Amino acid sequence: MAQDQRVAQGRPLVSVDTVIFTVREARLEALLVQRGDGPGEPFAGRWALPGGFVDVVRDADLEACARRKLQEKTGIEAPYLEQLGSWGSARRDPRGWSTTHAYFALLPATSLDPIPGGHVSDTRWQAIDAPGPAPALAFDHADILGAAVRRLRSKVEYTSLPVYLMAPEFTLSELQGMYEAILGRELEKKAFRTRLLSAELVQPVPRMRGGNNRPAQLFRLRPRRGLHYFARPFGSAEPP
Amino acid sequence: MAQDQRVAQGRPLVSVDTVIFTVREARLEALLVQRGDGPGEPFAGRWALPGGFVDVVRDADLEACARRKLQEKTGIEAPYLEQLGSWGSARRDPRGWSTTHAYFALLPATSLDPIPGGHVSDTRWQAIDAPGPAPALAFDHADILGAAVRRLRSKVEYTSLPVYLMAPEFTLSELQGMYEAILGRELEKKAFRTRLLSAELVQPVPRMRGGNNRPAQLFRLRPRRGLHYFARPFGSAEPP
DNA sequence: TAAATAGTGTCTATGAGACACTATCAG
DNA sequence: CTGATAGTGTCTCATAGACACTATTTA
Repeated sequence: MAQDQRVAQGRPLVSVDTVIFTVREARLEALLVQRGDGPGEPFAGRWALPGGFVDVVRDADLEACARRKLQEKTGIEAPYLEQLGSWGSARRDPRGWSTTHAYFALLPATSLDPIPGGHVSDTRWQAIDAPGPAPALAFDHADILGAAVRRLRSKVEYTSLPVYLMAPEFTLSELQGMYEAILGRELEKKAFRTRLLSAELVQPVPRMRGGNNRPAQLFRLRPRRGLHYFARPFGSAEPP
Repeated sequence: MAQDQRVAQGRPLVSVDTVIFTVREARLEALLVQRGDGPGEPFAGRWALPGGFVDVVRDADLEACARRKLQEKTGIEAPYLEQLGSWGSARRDPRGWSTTHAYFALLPATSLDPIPGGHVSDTRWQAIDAPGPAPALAFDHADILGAAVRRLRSKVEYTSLPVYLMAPEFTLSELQGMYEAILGRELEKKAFRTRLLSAELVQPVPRMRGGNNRPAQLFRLRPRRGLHYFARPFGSAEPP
């Protein structure tokens, strides 16, 4: 009967994919993995977002599944993980009607291991907005990555998201640089500092960052502060 | 049923649920349906969000599935439909590991049929923030409904979303009343009008709304205007 | 006339943007 | 000293909020 059809044979495939962002050397990058070429594996050799099928035995829920895959790929806990959305259609996977639950995570570059990327590996950090052709991604992962970049940039316009990409201690100039790297444009120094400080998101630590110039005050995140929403977006830019 | 589970190769169940909002008599309401009591049907008799399993034959993609269910329940096209998020865990459905893709839709009350609700029916409009006990919803639908209400209120703070709840022609006072009904607080008239008019979202039509007082200018949505994002949120309220 | 709602004038407070200015280090 | 980056003072502009005021209808 129709019920059996739905419950037994007609179930779509269910996977979770995560867009993992970091910023290295002022470039926004996302982690990609290269697909293997096992039997029946579509898009063999193509680059894709890290992810895979939900394991109904190991995964208690979708977010646990995302965290498990994140742990497997990077070996660390993400300081920021949010659900991005879900994609599902009859045609996105040649194996059949398929759904994926997409998450996006932010990792400070300083927390990364002997960074995968340069040498022989099945993972790489792909620069967003890199000049030259971007690799053709498997499935609809280019759509998902695009949506993640739009969501990230949109939220960076009016939230404190970039603090999750910073090392534990940082200067305000470094934080401003993080915003600028993600947004791809410069921000005005005074306005930036006034906003950040009045948000009471960060607190000074009794240390300075030295260099060949005036030392800068180091800050850290205030404990138990969640994501902060500024009353107005930065500069002049269109929301999503 | 245990047999079915094995045939399903460990794939989770996949459904789509939609939170359908309208505002009637200055009250924000969501459509609920009462679950039947067929064999193996969990939560028989409980109220739930309209939705159901993805039909891998009929539904091209998730949004098409949401639109199909919306059509079945209300008989009309929603002027606004957006994805809310997805929920999935081993325990949300007694039949097994289950996922749902939640959408939220806005319908003008004026577009509704001989409204389901008062008489004997398996559907009803449930007022949000109604005094007295809210009905216990099936599955995790109370969570989903709560998330939808938060998302709606959050976006209403800084977007033109409520225009999708208006009849084709409306006055600015009526639109302000729509904002106030959703947000549950009053807005300042002058600021509201200045914002709306400078957004160039609406345009006057050569008609007035009469009454026992000064007639009000009627407006309609300007064609091809999408959702508008205001630079600042209304009044004093915390974003999500 | 009064009651009611539509719509405006105008002042104040806030905070972003611009940008020049000062401060503090290495060499 | 210079060069470089950190950090501030201060002016202008846009717009939200407050709120009193005027405008136009019916009864």
